[in-house]
Amino acid sequence: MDMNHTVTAKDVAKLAGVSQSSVSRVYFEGAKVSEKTRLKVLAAAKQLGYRPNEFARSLITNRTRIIGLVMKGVDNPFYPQVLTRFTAAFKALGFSVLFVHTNNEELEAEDIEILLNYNVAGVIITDATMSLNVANEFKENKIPLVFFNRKLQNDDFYSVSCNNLDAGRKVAIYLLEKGVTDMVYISGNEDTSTSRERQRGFFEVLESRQIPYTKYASNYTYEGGYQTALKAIRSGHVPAAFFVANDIMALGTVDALKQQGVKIPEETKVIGFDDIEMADWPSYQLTTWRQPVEKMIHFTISYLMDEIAAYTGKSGKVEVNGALIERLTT
Amino acid sequence: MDMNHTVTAKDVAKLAGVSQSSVSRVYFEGAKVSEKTRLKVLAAAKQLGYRPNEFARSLITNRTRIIGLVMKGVDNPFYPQVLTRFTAAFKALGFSVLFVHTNNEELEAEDIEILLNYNVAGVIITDATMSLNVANEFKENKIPLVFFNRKLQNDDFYSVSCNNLDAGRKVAIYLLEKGVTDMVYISGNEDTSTSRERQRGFFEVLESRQIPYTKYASNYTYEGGYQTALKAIRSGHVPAAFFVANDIMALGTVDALKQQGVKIPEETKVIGFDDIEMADWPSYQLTTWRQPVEKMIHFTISYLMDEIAAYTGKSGKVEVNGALIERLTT
DNA sequence: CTGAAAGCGCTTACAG
DNA sequence: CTGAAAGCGCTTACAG
Repeated sequence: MDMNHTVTAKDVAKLAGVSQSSVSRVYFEGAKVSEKTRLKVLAAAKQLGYRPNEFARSLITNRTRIIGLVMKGVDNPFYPQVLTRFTAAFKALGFSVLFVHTNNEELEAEDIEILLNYNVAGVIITDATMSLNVANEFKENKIPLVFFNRKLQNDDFYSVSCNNLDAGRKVAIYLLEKGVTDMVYISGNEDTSTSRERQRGFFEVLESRQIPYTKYASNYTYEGGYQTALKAIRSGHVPAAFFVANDIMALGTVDALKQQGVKIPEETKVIGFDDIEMADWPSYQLTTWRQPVEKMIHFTISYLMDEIAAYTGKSGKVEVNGALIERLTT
Repeated sequence: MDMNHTVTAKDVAKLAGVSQSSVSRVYFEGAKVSEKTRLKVLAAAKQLGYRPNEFARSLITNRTRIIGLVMKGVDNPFYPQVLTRFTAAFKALGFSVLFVHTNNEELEAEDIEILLNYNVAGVIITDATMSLNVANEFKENKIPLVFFNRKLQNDDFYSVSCNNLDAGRKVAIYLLEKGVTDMVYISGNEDTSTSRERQRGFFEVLESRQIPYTKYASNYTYEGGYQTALKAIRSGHVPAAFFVANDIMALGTVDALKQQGVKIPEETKVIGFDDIEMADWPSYQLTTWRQPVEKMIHFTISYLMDEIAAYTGKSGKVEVNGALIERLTT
């Protein structure tokens, strides 16, 4: 239609024969307009191809409909589904997602500056943490913040994760019931709460039953799991079971063991964590601990929506129970 | 610092003893200010925690620093890396990414409305297409648009993809040189240009050499590749080679064949497309065609940046050559 | 219910 | 180089 000039509420008002305020009221949720005015405005708007300017809107309301989603581990197949589910849920709620990628386990001021500049309505940090003074910036600006799949040491924020401690314990008990007599734990990055808590629950049970175990530190990647498994059996001794802190490492572990001719589950057992799609592939059929992703997402979004509606800044640690998924590696 | 009132340029100006215009000039790239003023402003800004409001900025400049990134197939491991690389590149250029997920191969008006509302600086559509009247909306608003890894029938837009036709031909020639005598092609979704062109190049060569082949239609998923491979060998006849339109399906194909006891590469060969990370995993060691992702991203970004700097609306079809990666399935 | 007007926080001619 | 002022496109008291 028009070539250069962007269509504004004023243009629509003129064509519809009403005031600019009335046009605004038609598009602003909650405002009151007569049906007659509404129809006139919508007709004119359609004819001109009008579209309310989000920037003008945000400038005056001091609110946005943007959620900042910060992700670290998009390489881990656990996260793409998290991303798409969040995006779909927010779209249904009328929010858009500003995607921020970071390589840092602890977010830097620079990583999240953009979120403050855009005055986002809320923020989700997945698979990463943040120094307190950075996190406090969000507090000062009354921007609600959720740590997803991470727990902060600090009690001042809100986090949603799987109950990793419980999971670690249950995995240990499950393996013990299978008659396993010694175990290896392959950890993820040790600065993550997920790896530490899974480990803590696991070791706690083993120690109470006086079962010998060895820990190998790795890094939540396939290659890490592969190399660490090789290292673990280099001495010639193959432990009765491997608990691997996430699935993608567990797949690496399985491949390394297969490559060394170790029979699974006869000679050793492997159990992962997450229940990514690949765990169910015929080549792997990996026993694992399923993260309750749907529920975790639900709690995250409902906290954010509440806080966006009426900011309280309340903190909390939500831990959702997962479940063991038994397949063919145990 | 301050509790409720957001800090504006006016506040900074007051504290620094300069005009609001001067504060603005310090933060607006290209504007001129004396070093003395700059230092006074920066000191005051730091003290108050000032941060320019992006919305006010965009409102007046009628430009944003947001790129809309629309993705369909985030389940396909090819795409997460695409997402993170785009995000990292845009961050370095001072742009943010508004992430839009869709399930539709052809985008609906609703899918991209948000991008128009936010008046994004540019748009990338990956793994999907768009009806012409929707695409034209971007044109009318002078928003540059790139189709990534898709080609439109229409010549009015800009697309960047792998040279799929050439790849299909080279794959056929490679397999023929291996002495293969009959082949199966497992296609991706047939409404995608990628699948159609890979197929076209492949069949073209086979037909010119009078090599028999069968085509099975599938859907670019692991499960699709798995089931289709089973179907293909149900008759009892195992073809000498499978060309599978993407890697994730090829992995499904490999697993199905293994499960049926078919030896790879002795009894049949499998070649995929993309070169996702998993293709290199020891369990698979999949021969595949590597997509030149870095280059494809480079062309996409450089087109967008040029068009953002000075809009021309020029169209084009960039096709970058990939390369065969030989592993153990052929 | 509706309109005229103020104002959100910036950028940008314009004058000095 | 700097400041006063207009204006980007909206929302929202306020009055009628």
